[in-house]
Amino acid sequence: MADPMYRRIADDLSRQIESGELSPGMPLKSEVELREEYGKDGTMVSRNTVRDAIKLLVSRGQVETRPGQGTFVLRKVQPFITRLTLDPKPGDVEDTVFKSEAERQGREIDDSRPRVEVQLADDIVARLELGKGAQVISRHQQRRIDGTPWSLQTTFYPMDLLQRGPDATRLLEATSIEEGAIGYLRTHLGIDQVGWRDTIIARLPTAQERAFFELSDKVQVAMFEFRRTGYEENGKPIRFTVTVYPADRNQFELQAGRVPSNE
Amino acid sequence: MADPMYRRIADDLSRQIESGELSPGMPLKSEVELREEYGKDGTMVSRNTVRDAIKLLVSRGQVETRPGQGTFVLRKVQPFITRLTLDPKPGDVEDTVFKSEAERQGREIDDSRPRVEVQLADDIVARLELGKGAQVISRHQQRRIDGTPWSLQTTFYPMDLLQRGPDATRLLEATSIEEGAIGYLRTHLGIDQVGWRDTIIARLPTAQERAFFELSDKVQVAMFEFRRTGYEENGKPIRFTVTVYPADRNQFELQAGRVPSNE
DNA sequence: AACGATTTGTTCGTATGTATC
DNA sequence: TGATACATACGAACAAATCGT
Repeated sequence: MADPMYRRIADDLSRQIESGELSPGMPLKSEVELREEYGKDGTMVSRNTVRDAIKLLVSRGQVETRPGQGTFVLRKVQPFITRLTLDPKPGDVEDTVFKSEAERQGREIDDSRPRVEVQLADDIVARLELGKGAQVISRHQQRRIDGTPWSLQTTFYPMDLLQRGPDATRLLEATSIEEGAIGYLRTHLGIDQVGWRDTIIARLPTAQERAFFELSDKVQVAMFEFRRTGYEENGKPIRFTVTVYPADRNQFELQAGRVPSNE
Repeated sequence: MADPMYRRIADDLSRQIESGELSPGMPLKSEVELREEYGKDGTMVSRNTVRDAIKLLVSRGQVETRPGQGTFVLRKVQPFITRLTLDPKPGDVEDTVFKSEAERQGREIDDSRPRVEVQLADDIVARLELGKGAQVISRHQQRRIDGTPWSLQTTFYPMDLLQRGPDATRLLEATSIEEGAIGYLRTHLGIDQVGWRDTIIARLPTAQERAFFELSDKVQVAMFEFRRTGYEENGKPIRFTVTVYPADRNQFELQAGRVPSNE
């Protein structure tokens, strides 16, 4: 009797889900039925106790509650696998690699028109090794694959990139750069991204991310956050990109050394 | 008035924590005080509403409640950064790389004695491209860094590796292989891991993982899961490793191309 | 050691709103 | 439209942990 009632109920339901006794998409018993099931000798457990148990399952991401319908066991979706490439060849830039990878998997990518802003953000400025108070250009884009919201990306450029050439102001325009940002920097501004460093983080989504990715308020899904700093030849950072992917529909792949091809 | 009361309270407290107005270790106001603070015109918010707000903060890992004492702001832990190496050189094997990296950061690594089992697991067998019903050797290890539980790792080997040489049975012994598993395979069995493929997943922890990583039931933390298949020269998989890291204390770093050194 | 005050934990109840069928 | 089920908000009682007197 160590565990409180609501946790015992949660654990029991949890076990049924893990064992497959309750399969994805199936509704749990209604609150009233659960109150009866876990009450002893014909008595009923309190409604709130049952609800506390269900809250626990929801917070574990095992079930989803739908108002007016019931509580349902969640299913796992088929994840999109992004292959992290390791050698940035000049003709094989990030965006292109990503797109061809998606096409290889027969999926359709749809990028939103970027939202462009000029910002004063000291944490970003530090990443780009600029002076305190410096301004940065931010380009924010949403990506959908087969209509499903897939990733949110914000790229920051130092403001002084605009001095590098007459075409640089295009960075300020809210139009997609079709050829890919890295290719654009190289062909129009003569800026070559010769390498990058990623920091990979996993965390829970923010409220805004929940909204875009159509995650219910209550469902707990992990998020990948990639923070990529791109460097040019002289070792100076030229862009800082933060990309967020919901982990329920995204996985990443990494190869090293000699590995047989995938299929 | 879009957001419900309990979330407005949670967001307000959350903001105070993020801004540093409430610093780590400090107690929040007591439930009674919060009921007064967020009630209008001398009225009090319901105790349960305040408690719902605090529950939200607890689930985000921002605060911790201690019975009889109060609710306290948690501090963020300094994450351990693992650099994902991309070129497996013969003398520079995985384990060694990892350990020197830890030492570079001035941390102390403590690996448990491995738990070794012989298993019949079809999903693993498929990864190792063995026939259905084949047996695999599993070696399970726990890793702590500076006393804090840091990762759980299980490595699977095909059972027929035991035929490769007289020393192979050491894989069945519950002793750490000090030189690192990959080095052991090479020097004692002549098996060279020439490459690997990782699949990187983010998800929520299981009950067992919560227990080992000392995560409270109420805190929501994401987990990294790395699934690494190692291949030998002829392209056959020789090991399959699953490693789980809690994302609140682990990050990963990845470099490509020419990048300035870290500091 | 004993007690009371304070604080959080758990369980019960009620009421009202909203979404779905 | 009514019935059902979940979401939010409130109130109350008792338990358990902690701390100071």
